[in-house]
Amino acid sequence: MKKFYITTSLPYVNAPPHIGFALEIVQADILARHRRLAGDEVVFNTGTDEHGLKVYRQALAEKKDPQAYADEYAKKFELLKDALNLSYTDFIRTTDPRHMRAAQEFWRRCEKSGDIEKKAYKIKYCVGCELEKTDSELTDGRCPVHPNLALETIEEENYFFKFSKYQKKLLDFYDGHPDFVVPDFRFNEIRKFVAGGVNDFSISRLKEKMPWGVPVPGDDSHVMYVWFDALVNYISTLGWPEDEKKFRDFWPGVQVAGKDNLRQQTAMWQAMLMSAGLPNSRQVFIHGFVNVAGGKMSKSVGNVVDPLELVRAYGTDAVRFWLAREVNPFEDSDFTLERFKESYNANLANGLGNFASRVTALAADTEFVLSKLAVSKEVEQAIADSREACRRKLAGFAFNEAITAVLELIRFGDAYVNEKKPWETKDAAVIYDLTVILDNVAALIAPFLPKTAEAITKCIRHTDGKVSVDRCPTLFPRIA
RNA sequence: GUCAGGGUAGCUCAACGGCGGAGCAGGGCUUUCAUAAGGCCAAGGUUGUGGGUUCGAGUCCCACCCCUGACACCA
Repeated sequence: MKKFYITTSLPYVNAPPHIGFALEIVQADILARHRRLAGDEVVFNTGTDEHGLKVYRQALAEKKDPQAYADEYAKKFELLKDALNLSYTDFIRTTDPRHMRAAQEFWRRCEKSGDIEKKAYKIKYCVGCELEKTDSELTDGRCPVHPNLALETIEEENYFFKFSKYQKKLLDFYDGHPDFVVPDFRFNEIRKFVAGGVNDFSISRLKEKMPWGVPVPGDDSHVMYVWFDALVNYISTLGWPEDEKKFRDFWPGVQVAGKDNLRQQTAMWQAMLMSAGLPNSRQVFIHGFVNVAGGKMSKSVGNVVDPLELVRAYGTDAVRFWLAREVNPFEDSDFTLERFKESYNANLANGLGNFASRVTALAADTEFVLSKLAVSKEVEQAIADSREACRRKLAGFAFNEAITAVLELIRFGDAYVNEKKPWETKDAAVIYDLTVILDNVAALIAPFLPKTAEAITKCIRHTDGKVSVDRCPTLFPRIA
């Protein structure tokens, strides 16, 4: 049995899950289910990233213990499991003791490789906000909130990771693995970034200022900068370093991450793995963002789409369908309720749901004796084409096109019914053809819409050499 | 500002330099097995703008306009 490991990135617990993370985890779930159905043994990991300044600050602001605060948010992410019918096998929290031990061991290995050193770290500090500012937070070198106050520069000692040492090795690695990052344009982006020169990055924070992190081994005055610890989750979840067998069986794996994570996943983490003497990730798939009516989702605008709310209104598979079929896997996409409904009615109600309904109604009175029936060549070909297209598209993370291949089979089936008029002819061979098409549609759609596939499959009963069919209930009622 | 990618039907997207396509939405016809569903047909375009190369340009070149992303510590 082949082993397959796939993981999402870990969402940071300073906000409830939004549709963007739902996208990522559903994409990963589709691939996990696809591989499982193909017979692989699958580890599918997700979890929560719980350390760092933002969690610490927000916990303080809400007068909560950081761990209690993280617990509360981790629970919200776990709610997604039922809502979206996710099949992950592992849920790692970066505050799990085993993860923290792994992060520390990882640190020691990088240290042993001579890749961790203490250096002066310059911080820009806005006296007005009384906060550290990163360059990307500044406009024209000034705090946007207090543009007439000069920023202060504070120096402190931090541990740094010798990223620069890995520039050449990363470029060589990229050259040797042309499919390492999907899509291509993201791969080019990171290649160019690394080729342009990489600087060592800070991987610790002074504990007295920010205690909410994994303690740095051998130095009580520092905790790890959240990135360093969080990235290790991809292997700590596999039991590294203790569970060598599971680690060897499943690592390296496929990582799914958003475009904001490109550098961390495809360059920094890879350099860290090299430093620790571990194999690089197998592949990183970078998805785009879900925008709302062309604009970014933001709490202040109040346009955040809550995946749980959508599920309540339209059902799990309707939401999974939208994420897989209407979102461009590689680019940003817009969410609008209007398009969501249009797609639902066109593809799920009129398409898949109606097809299941008409085929099972036609087949319900017939008992098929398999020895007397053969699927027509034409139908066989249509099924084979659809299956092959679906498999190929999924291998390239083109979830939307994979579903299109299934929809084409449904379209073929609908035309086949109209053409053959089995309600007139009562031709058992034709009705059997249709049953087989429906059965295959269910199998192909299963990674995307597991509940729906199950509901269809349940209607088609196989008993020693015979097939009989029950009428399928309405799968997707039309919505106004 | 620099670099990269893009601008094609109302919407989402296809089109090795060779007659601009598909799905959805909207329109017409039609069927009754099916969820007011299905099928068929037609319509829908100055391919961002202006030049150039070419027998021929959505595609190549130049200029301009617009959009998106990256430009490091955003966890």
